[in-house]
Amino acid sequence: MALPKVGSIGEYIREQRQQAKISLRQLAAAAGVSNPYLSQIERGLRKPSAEILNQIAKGLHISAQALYVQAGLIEDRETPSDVVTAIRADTHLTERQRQVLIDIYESFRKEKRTGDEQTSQKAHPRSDSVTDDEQPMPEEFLAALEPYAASAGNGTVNQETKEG
Amino acid sequence: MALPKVGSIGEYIREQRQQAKISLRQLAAAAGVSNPYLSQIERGLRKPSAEILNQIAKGLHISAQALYVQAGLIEDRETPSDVVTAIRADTHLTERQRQVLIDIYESFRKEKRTGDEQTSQKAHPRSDSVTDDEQPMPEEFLAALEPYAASAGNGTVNQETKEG
DNA sequence: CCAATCCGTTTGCAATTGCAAGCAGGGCGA
DNA sequence: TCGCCCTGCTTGCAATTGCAAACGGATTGG
Repeated sequence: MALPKVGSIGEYIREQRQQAKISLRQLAAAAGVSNPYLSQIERGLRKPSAEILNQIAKGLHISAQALYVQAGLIEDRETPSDVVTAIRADTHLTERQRQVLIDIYESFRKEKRTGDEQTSQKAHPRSDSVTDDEQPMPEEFLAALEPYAASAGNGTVNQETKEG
Repeated sequence: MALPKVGSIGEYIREQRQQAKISLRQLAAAAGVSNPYLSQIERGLRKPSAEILNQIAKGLHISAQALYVQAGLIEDRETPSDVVTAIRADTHLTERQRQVLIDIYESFRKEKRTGDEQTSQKAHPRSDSVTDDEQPMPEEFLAALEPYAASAGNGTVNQETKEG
């Protein structure tokens, strides 16, 4: 099913190329692909592989992501700044870990809405009169966590955000 | 040319699949590709197109970007997906919730490192000796979680957080 | 003991990618 | 008029993708 969808990516490439005011052959050379092939790509007759797309992106000096989104290879909502997306995109986590994190996150989100949809409410369950309706986050929660977190309830959030 | 890392994309897919505890055929079906082809991809005998990669990402419930980065098709600088940053930026969470999420996340990261050396850059021969039971993770963990998570540890993680 | 099923892999084959070579035509100088 | 260099496009052809079918090996069970 090589379909019209592919056409849009070609149009996009052609637009970008013309906007950069370079010829088809120039871009082909810069991207390291043959000119006829690039011609066919731009007209939607061929469906370039990811590698070719990457090279073209480099030749155009644009983000590869922009091309992938245009090609429909990345959901545009995969753009970062979303917790769930960030978790999904983290290559260091296992599937299970991802699932747990997402579940916890979503439960947090739901938690605020349970009861009433009081907006602009600080939504701090941490009053002292809560008994069973709102769990006070968690001694037991963190207790169960401790075997996993070196410094779970420990104020310090750990500063090791990067590693070599 | 360029990146010899392309071979690692197969390893990465296989790792993710095994961590998700699904068979090759299951993933193949979920991703909509044939099982033999997936087998060859995982062993680095074939270089899948972007479209196939995208489908596999969906089948694995991971971000397509994560795969592209692994495949060397996107510079990792292009993916600012930082879980901690995303959590901190989420205005819907309480301070406490943020703290818990971050702690859990970092405990996961630490956990991973305690036995395995970060990204599988090296060819790890028969690392099966580690017996993927890895960590106790589950029951007590999720049990403590249940008051908060509506559907945290329901045996099936069949959560349809589909984003398409 | 053999059938049923699962697992991952190997084997041919149709369809596609991607390229080298050649084609049509526009502008410019001699 | 020709030649020259540029533009993009069409045409075969080798190499590759991606799949259906079949294969060897563990389990399981009737």
